[in-house]
Amino acid sequence: MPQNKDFFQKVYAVVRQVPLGKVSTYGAVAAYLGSKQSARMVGWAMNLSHTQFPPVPAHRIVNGKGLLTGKRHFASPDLMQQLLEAEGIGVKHDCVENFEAFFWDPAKHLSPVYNNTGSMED
DNA sequence: ACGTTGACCTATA
DNA sequence: GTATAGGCCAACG
Repeated sequence: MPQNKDFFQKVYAVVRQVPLGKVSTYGAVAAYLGSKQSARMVGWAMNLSHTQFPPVPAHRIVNGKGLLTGKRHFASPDLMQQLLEAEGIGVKHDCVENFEAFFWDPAKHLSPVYNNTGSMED
């Protein structure tokens, strides 16, 4: 099975499953998909997220330190923080306050292994 | 087509 | 604690 392409789709899927008012990390999603070392690919997926549809809430994805590293890739550098604050997440100096409290781990809330929710392959 | 870059993370020195 | 290295793989120049 072509995991390479599914990886991106899975990333988008997981990110979309992130509850509102919560945040996740690249490593968490990557690890959830089975390869925490592919965290960079998650970032790449986010980079292309603007080309994907439906849109991916990339603003809920921050780095392992809760830092809004990707804010500069949004339409506006402050857009990411704005969205997070709009969801009730305190952001200061591009850092998520109480990040661990808002941290949403897919491996803890979603299935141990991402079963294609739609089973579209079959 | 090859080389570099990239919204990262972990480990070692 | 900071600095450097390694790893993943797709997109861009």
